[in-house]
Amino acid sequence: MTTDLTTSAPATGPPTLDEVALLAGVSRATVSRVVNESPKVSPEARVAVQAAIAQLRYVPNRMARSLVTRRTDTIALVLSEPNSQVFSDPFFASIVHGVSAALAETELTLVLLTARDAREQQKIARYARQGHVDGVVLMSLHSEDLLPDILTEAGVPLVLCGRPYDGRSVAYVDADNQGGARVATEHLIGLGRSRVAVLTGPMDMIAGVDRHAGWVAATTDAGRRPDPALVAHGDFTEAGGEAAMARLLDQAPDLDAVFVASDPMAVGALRALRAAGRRVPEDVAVVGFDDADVALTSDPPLTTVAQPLDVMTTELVELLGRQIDGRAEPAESRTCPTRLVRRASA
Amino acid sequence: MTTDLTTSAPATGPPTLDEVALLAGVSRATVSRVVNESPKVSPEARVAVQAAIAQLRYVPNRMARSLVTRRTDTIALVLSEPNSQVFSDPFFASIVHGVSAALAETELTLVLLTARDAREQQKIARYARQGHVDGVVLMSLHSEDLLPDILTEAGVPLVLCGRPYDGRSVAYVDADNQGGARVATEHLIGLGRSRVAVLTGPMDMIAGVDRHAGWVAATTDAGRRPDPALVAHGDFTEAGGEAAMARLLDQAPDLDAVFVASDPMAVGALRALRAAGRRVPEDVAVVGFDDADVALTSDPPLTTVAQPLDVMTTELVELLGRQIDGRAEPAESRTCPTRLVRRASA
DNA sequence: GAAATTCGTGGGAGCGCTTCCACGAGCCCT
DNA sequence: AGGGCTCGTGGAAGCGCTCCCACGAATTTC
Repeated sequence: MTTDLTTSAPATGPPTLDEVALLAGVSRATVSRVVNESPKVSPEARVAVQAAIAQLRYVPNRMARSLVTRRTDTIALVLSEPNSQVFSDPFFASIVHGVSAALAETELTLVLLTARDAREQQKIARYARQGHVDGVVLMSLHSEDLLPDILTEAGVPLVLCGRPYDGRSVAYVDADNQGGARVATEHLIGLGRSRVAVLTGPMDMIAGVDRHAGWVAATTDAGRRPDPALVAHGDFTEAGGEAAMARLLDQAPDLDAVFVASDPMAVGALRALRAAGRRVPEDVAVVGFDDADVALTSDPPLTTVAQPLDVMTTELVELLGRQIDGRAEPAESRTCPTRLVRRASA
Repeated sequence: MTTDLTTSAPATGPPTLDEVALLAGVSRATVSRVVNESPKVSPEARVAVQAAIAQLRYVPNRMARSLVTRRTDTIALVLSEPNSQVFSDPFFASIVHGVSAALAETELTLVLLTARDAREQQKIARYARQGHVDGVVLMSLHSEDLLPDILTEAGVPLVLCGRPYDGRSVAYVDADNQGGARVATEHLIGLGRSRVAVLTGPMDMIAGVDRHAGWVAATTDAGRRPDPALVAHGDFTEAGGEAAMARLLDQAPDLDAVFVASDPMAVGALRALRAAGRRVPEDVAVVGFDDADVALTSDPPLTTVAQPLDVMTTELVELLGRQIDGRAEPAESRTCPTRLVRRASA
């Protein structure tokens, strides 16, 4: 009795391929060809099918399609980070923006997933393993994140946004954090500053480690000793930057320059500096990192290290696409050059 | 030749139900029952199946399941907003946090989707119509957003976060914006301030309109005329708030209080006030809206109108769940009461 | 002790789609 | 003119899963 449904469907639920085929007077296969833009369809058939599709307001059922094609045309951008205020980080917003822009030209859809704890990480891992997405871009991982391992082991195409903490073999795209930090520090030294401090990010994030390492390298190269009193750790937030700057001022009252590992932190540092009565850049020169919007609107505007976000996000989806299509070298990665943007703060 | 794959599967690709059934020595149906926690399975069978699942590291294919159940156990949180820096708005971050927390207890997964322009809105509409999600929570809609209509018309369960601009009949959850603004303004008037200004949000957003309306109501009720010089429009951002406050100071130099329609804007306003040499709260009393984190860390800490975000997000998923299960009254909605939080700024 | 239940189980029919394959019609080449 | 072609097409076999239905065995009931 369910059989004649195909011949006299009273439009129960959304229309199906068969109903379109019936209306257009062709076979299911032909409709499928039209939908998938196969060239092997006669113009007449195509027109008839398109008309039927329009009339029925037909939308293909992606689940059914995925079941056979093994593709979902969806990729996930996973933010694995316990601290939920990371959303407010302009760097994160820029990445989301860039990735979705890079995807705009394609048929791919971007879904954002957040994992604040191990439980949510598992949930996301399950989601990915169950075949909801073709691939994953993973952001902001701290040292012990489970996701890279789970996903890799499950065979889910994966590209990290940021170099993995341990040298595990996973594809990634990153800015040249160490190089950028080095150039920033060298710039400060070149300005004639003698006590160049650093305000780092969290040291369980590779970006924090690398930017710190760049400062150490530049300092050492200049024949100076990396004085621990010139180092303070922040958490990439504005409030954290303000607090860390205050500490730094305490540890090393004689500092005359500071490289800050992110622009939000630099804005906080600017505030702490002002509160302490130091003028920027006269008394203390400041260089930030990220070239976020705030770097332009801060007072004074920040000299900062710009990451080529558009290049990075393009590479990100490019690399992931290659993995999905199965034509990627193992753990192919990219490190993108940074650029010093000079403004008023240094 | 593909037929005996079922009997001698060499584990091509991820394991399937059949392979588990084979290994456990039961039928496909029984495995399905175990996976779906049906009670009608003997303990022995259950144990055998569970062992097989573990051994094969079996994960059910969600696409196949969805195809028959018509459920995806996924709901989308759609941010329809051209301005990409909305991400930085703490209110948005809080909603995301709240919704995913409300979902944590369930088997539902939350995906975030962003639509910056009409094209992306279409893409999202297609995504939803194609059956990728069971329902949609839609955020931050400006006056002419296509999504509510498309989604409603496509029969996708939908709840708006924020009252729709025109009185269209769609389910929504919103804070009592007008009531909150009224209380804030009354508080300012009650403090003995005679020139109470308002710094609104964008007037093409209902939250902007409602909060402005609350100020007008309180002002009128106090027997005062809502002076246009006491009104300035911001865009819910800190920078916008700073600029708007400066304008306000220009239009009405004699103001002695201001109700600001969002905390980020209030922080900007605080800065403009300081730049203009006005003391807060002595010269100008300030009340914000949202009770965001910044309200606590600002100088001085902000008196602000708190929205019951946890209640709102719980209602949001509750209402959506009801729609998905088909047991919701048409366009069932909620308006949640706000609360004035007194701090130092007013 | 026979009939009526319950219970766990397996068979099988689909969900809506893609895609391989075969088939007939029209075409060109020598 | 006949054996190749290509080309558009429809038939049919699944993709991995759920769930209805029927079946036999174990249990209950009068």
